[in-house]
Amino acid sequence: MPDKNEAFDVNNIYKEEDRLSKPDYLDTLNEPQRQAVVYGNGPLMIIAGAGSGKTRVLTYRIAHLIENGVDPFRILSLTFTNKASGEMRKRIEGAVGTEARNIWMGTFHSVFAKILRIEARYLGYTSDFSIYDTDDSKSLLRSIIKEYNLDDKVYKANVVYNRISGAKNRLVSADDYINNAVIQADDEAAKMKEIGRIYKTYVTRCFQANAMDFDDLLFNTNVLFRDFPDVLYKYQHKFQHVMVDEFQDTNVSQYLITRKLSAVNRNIVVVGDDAQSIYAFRGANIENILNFEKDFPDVHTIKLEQNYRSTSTIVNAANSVIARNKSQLKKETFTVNEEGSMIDVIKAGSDNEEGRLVATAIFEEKMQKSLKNENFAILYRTNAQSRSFEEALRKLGIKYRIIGGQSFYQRKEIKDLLGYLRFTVNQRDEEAFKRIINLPKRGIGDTTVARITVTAAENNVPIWEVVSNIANYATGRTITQIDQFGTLIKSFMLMLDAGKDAFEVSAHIAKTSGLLRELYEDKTVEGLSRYENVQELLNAIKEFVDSEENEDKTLSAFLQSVSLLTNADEPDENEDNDRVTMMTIHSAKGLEFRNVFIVGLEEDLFPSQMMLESRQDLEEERRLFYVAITRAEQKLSFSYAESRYQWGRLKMCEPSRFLLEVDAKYLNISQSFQREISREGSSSSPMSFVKNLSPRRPTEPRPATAASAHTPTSDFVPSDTHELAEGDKVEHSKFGFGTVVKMDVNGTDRKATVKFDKVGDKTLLLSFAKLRIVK
DNA sequence: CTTGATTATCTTTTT
DNA sequence: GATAATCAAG
Repeated sequence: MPDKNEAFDVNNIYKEEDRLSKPDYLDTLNEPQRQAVVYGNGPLMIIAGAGSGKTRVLTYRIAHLIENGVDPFRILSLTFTNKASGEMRKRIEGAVGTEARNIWMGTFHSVFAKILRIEARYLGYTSDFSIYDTDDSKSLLRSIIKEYNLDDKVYKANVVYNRISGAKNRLVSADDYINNAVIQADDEAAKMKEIGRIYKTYVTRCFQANAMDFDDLLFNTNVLFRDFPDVLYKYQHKFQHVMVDEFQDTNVSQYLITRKLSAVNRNIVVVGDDAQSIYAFRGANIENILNFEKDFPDVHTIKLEQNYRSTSTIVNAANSVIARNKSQLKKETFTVNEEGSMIDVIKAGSDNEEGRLVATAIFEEKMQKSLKNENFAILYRTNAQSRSFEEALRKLGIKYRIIGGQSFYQRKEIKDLLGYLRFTVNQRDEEAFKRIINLPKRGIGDTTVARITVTAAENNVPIWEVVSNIANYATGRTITQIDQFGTLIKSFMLMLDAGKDAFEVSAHIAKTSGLLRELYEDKTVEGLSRYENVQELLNAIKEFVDSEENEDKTLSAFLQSVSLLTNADEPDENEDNDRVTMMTIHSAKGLEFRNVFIVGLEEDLFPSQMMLESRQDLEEERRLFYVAITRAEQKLSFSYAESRYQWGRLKMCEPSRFLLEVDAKYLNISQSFQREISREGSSSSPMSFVKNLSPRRPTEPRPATAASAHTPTSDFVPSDTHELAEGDKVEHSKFGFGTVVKMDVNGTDRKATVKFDKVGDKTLLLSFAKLRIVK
């Protein structure tokens, strides 16, 4: 063992011989933290308040285990996001060296996908199984609903998907679902008694397609461990230590897996904070914490209550909010950090102004305190809110990054290429097939596709069987088209058989399929960026193949890894990381920033109207607010807009009730402002709406456009984007959203889609889009 | 049958 | 505002 006093060389931090010579990290911990790190065998529950050094404790604990001779291969560490697991792996690697790579660490979904891939044959799957994302699942459900001739106005794919997903997360199989009187009564009441039948068919179709959806990854792991004790035995003994981060967000399905896995060694550590439980909508169950105490009566509990992250203003403000929740475990979070500055409240007239004000605030704060872009984060409730901030930041030349939302891997062109890759690996993948069969256009339409899928289902053969022997099933022109497609795929499959790696195959497919060429020939701005995106995907595949961490370089391995990367892990843009981060509060969990802006604090937006309607759970929304507040280290700002465009309409907004729930003594606002944002003071009459939009509003001077100068203002109040020229006349045929109107522009007839809204007796013209000449 | 154009629909959060 | 579903024309 190396001498403890040996000089610590930061440059050699990864060298194994240094790992025990570092300053004794146990000294840097407070007492409960230290206990959590060194606690020996047996079940342990750590209740960790926000900013209490939870990640540090987990990291050190794993490092501690390894230093005490536990084989990294025998540690299982489960997190919720790829980001969190990547971060933790990096930090452990910093402490114990490259051994850290051998730890079984990742999200529930990725770890169990890996196990399912190894054990696929037990369940009748092949290890090349596809993973259906939400779009695939919904599309399949739509097909089934159509095939059953059910009314798709009643059976909405979204609703059906959520019902099925909820069932799977409670480990209710299709048969259980159909035989459960309570569920059936529920469905009957909702006039959707066929959901059980749809569920059953859906499961069958997924199985036939050799595909699992997100929930199946957990559901099938449970089935695997239930029905094949040998397999369970293997993993129970393999994993000596099991750790679960964000335990408050696990659902029953996830909890049962971890409980089973740790039943033999009983070394299970769960870390969580009930105040930060924000995934109940996905089946997360706070009761798991109570169940845990029941299932492991000898559990030792440690509370981490000191916040090291934030100023006392921020910690106290957060506490003043969460204290309003009735259901919570007893826990006192406190800090000895300095008081820090008060919380700013920014009031804006519109969502665009909100963007400008926040961007300006960032700009000024950056200058005054000489901060970096990366010190700032903008957090919002819904992804759609990012737009106004993007525009404003761009105008000020501040670089930003958006996490989540329309992720890279959700883009059409990316999913198209992935569709080809998926189908090449797994010819039973029905959704991939539907996506690529007529792409690029080969003259194969919906009718032909439907015929093929129906034929396949009727004869109970895989789709590929029909495609590759199309002559037996069809006649005429379509034969040649389908045949060509089949030959193309076969040539791709041959490359796989020849042992080519993921990159070689993908690059070949991108070229040969004609996808790249089609995008290349598209010279529009969007076309260019699509082309670049595909190139970027190919780069990502190249990186995957070149990375030393990946032993399996097959296309199939790449697809497995990529289908579980959703929101965070875009392929590395340039290494320029000094960017303002924008994301939803959900994706911000576990992160921290010096300055945080919580934006869109308006009633019905945050707290979300939907949440209040569907689940009547204000407390979960409040916990979300708590999570958002506690992301901030030094400085926190709130903002809200008095009006906001929402799917084409302008909506009047009231300040969120959450604003008022923050103890006023932490807010940097005058009393009159405080009165103004309180419910009683705000007016929701239509007239205040008009006032907000009028150019006379002093707070938001609108840039004068040609349109605003020349549109008949008595009837129309223009929005900021217009493409009308001098002398334009506008005539509306009827009111309402997305109406088509005729216009006379300089003597030419034009057609345009415009948006109207009626407020009181006034008709407001909200925006013009797609202005073009008609004949 | 396929294609392009128009219209309807949906917007909470994530793996 | 974006995308899926539907419609009308080739």
